[in-house]
Amino acid sequence: MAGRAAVPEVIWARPERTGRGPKPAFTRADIAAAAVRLADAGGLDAVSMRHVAAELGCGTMSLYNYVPRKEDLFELMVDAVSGEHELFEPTGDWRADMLRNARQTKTLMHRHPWMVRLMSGVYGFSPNALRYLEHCLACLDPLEAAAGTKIELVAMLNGCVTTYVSNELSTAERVRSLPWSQEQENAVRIAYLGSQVASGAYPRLAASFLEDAGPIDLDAVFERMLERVLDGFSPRG
Amino acid sequence: MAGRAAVPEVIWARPERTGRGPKPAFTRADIAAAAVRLADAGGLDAVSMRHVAAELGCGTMSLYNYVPRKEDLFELMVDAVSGEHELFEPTGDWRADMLRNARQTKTLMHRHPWMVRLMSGVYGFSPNALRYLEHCLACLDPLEAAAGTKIELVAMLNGCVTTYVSNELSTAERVRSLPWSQEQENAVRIAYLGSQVASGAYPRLAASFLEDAGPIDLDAVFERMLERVLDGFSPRG
DNA sequence: GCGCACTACGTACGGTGTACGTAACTACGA
DNA sequence: TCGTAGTTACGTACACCGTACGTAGTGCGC
Repeated sequence: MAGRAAVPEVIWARPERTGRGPKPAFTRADIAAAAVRLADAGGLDAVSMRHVAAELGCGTMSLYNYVPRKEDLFELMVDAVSGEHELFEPTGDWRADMLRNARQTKTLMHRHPWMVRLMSGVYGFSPNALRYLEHCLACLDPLEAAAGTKIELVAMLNGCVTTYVSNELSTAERVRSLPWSQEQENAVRIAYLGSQVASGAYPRLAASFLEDAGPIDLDAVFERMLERVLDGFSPRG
Repeated sequence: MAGRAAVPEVIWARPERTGRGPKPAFTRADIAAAAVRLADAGGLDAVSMRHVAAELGCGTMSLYNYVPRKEDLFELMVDAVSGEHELFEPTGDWRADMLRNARQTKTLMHRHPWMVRLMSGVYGFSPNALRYLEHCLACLDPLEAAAGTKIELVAMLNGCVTTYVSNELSTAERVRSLPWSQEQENAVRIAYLGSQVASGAYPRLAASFLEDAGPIDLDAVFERMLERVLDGFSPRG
């Protein structure tokens, strides 16, 4: 035996308990909850194997019995917050239902700002993610379209929501580890942007700044985006 | 003086050269090119301050004269590849022009797969990013819409392209540091997905798998997505 | 009851970002 | 013209990271 060949693994395919030996001190849910707690409190960078282990009250390396790689820990986290989706009874109005789903996703990402960074990694399909996908498909039953099209709709809607929130929170998550506040960071960036626009090198951009003088209504931008996505899938649209 | 207060900084606002002292051995372009070279060859994880310095042939800490934080290095990289956009003369057909832009973005992200991970961080607006935005606005001159709407269009299109490529490459970038191949990883994930779908817990998802038996035409999915986004902004759409 | 698979976890290694100190150098103010 | 202040260059050092590996204890299946 020249050492077991390295073989890929999906954490969800590995049984949580295998009958033999002492029974585990924690469940996957415990671990995910601890990691989510840390991330909520201190940002994604606060989620290290050592910290999570400490939060659980066990040795660092004991964590590796449950989670073979840190990536798998992230997968647990994504699944845990995917489970926070409220899977309501479809009403028969697919547009309204999907709007509700999308708004829920946004709320959820505001509650867990670090999610956008993990979502862009697309960690396979965890159980709760599959449940949510199935729920969306149920909401889309009234829509007469091919199954593939419906999945494209869900993917595009989720993608747009993620991108939107990512833009919204761009600095918020990043600035945590920095020695200055988000307001300061934003102020500096906006000042630079203003100076560039004022330089005259970007006339159309400058014109756009002059045109929309007032503060931007982010909620309205979000809602418009949703409508546009759904429009793209509405019959005779 | 009790030490300078920490103050945020945008790397683009800091002058590349300040007349005093010996002249720098490298330009920002040199540094960005070195980092991009490393990332192209070995993935984003190969971009460490030490590696970039070695690639340039200087001491690690010398890099910090040019780039105060690693984040700024990323910003340089994003700017460098943003500059790879071909800024063609607008044709007057805004839809065709924007399609061309979007396809170019996709090509560009295929050439630099690590970009998707950086894009989701939204590193402010670098010079080349602003140039590209201005170019898009020029392409949109024929479109009769408010300036804000046009910017929403560009943001949404870019976001969708990024999300799409991110899904497309989800494993490709991640798997680099792992001891197994992308094919193996994909096979295992698909096997798990299949087993879950076959479990009967996700009837609609299962039905969708049965319906689209053949392999998915990714290019067609991409083109459909673009059309849908543009439809959402076309007059009397 | 034996043995094996599992849990638990300490130690250690190679990597990371970067704070800090020192030495050489150059352009500006006097 | 010359000092000196502001740069560049870079070695050392620190705290932290993910995790390979080894060892000890535990409890189920045979």
